[in-house]
Amino acid sequence: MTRKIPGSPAIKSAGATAANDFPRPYTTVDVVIFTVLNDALQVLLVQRPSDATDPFPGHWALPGGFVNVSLDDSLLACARRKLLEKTGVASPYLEQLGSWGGASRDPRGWSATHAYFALIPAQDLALAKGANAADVAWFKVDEVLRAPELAFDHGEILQAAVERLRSKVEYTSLPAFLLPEPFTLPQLQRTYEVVLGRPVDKSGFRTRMLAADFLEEVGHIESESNRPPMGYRLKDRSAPVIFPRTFSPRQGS
Amino acid sequence: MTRKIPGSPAIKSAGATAANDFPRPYTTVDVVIFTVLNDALQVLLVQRPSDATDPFPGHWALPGGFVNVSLDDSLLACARRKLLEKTGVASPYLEQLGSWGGASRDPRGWSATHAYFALIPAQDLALAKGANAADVAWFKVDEVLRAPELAFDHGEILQAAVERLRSKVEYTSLPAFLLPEPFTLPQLQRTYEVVLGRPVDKSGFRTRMLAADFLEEVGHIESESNRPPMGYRLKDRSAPVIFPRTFSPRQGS
DNA sequence: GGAATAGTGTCTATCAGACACTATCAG
DNA sequence: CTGATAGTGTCTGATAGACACTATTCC
Repeated sequence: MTRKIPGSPAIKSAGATAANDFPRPYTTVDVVIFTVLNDALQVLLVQRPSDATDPFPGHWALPGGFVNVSLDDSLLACARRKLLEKTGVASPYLEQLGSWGGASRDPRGWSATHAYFALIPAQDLALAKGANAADVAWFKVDEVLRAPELAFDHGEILQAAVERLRSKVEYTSLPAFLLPEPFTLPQLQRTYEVVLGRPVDKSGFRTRMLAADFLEEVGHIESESNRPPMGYRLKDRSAPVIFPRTFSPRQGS
Repeated sequence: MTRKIPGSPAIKSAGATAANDFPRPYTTVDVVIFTVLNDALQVLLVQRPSDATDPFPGHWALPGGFVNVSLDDSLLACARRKLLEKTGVASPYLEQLGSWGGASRDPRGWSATHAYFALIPAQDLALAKGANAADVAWFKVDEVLRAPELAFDHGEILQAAVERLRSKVEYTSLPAFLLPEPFTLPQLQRTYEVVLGRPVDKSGFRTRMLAADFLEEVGHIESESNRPPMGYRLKDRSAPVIFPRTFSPRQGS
């Protein structure tokens, strides 16, 4: 016995003996890809095809799509694949964000998406963008959040990702994953300031970064017309460092 | 064209025009339910049926199961339903933990589970346990983690839940959700100590709790043979409070 | 008064923020 | 020498931990 859900493929419905014989929701993965570009936190979006057979034609959306059971061995592998397809970046910082599922978020039917967020240096994209192409672009996060025209519930997912990122930046070395190596401490500080949206004291910043012992000197970088800064790279690109305290400025009188 | 996956219902396979015409993974929800009982952090487990048609017969597992598209409006609603069915608790502290999905975690096929974790006062269970009954029991977390015989990847999920709980307890009021109201500050302190697995200074603890301003006095509780402690309840049961600092003892010399 | 638990006061090492200072380059 | 950016030193107020102290009950 097979039931036809409008606009979706046939699924064998419940009613048989096996307890697992339920109609199955769609399973998708979406990736929120951040970078810092032009002194702003930006997110990568893809434009959905204009033909009206798909939901949200022409809308911008987070890169993502259905889990492919034969290609993807796990959710993480699926996220990596989506990211590689859209950006050409193979091993960025990638972290699970959460999942959003329900009856009404996709007009095609009950669906659940597994959201990830990734941090990449803006420079890394350029190479692959030519290869993959077209309807992919960076958008300033602040502007997208102000006018949330995104497909599905991707506005909500983006908002959650930004909140998570901002809060983790208060006490982790995450912004280092937004920069190409080697980078300098002033560049890293600027990245913190852009993500946090507020200035950070230089002296405290440097003490903190160096005390955390996650940076490796790689010699001075030449600059024009001033003191050449020290270049650094991460000792361990596999995970961020967690600081014992927060960045927040002193409160109260 | 319909393909039969062994031991699973028929699914229309890919190959048609629609981009969403993929074989669909199973979608499940699991809930890690914690309480503090007998001075120990405990987790609620259910025993899987012994007949061998199901995977992991007789094994203990986290309460959970398939999303029911017609009953559950969202993932969170599904988690609430599972929790209500097993414990009778309607509005506990409930937080999304993460998702685990892949080809090999369930022998029946590609599946993805959405894991939640819940905190309930042990007392609240008793009522419903009689009603629902049977193969449900509290286990000490430490013992389960030492000998992880759980079904599926539930050992891994439990471990992640414990880590998340322990780390959040360092800087939030979460343990208050493990106690029945009204509770006293010494009780709350004991709960912190049980979850963290180390003693906590009384004076600092009290200062911290009261400064966070999330407790409401409800009058003294009678006790036997000593000074009656003040009873408290939460001002807001909908969310925990986040402390500005961590509990960690001073490090270094 | 004694035992037991509840609750408070105080002292101090630590440290993050603030900001003034020095260093090194180009022209 | 000037301008610009990189990098360091120093002072101070807030505070978390340690621990000794007082308070309230029952016997």
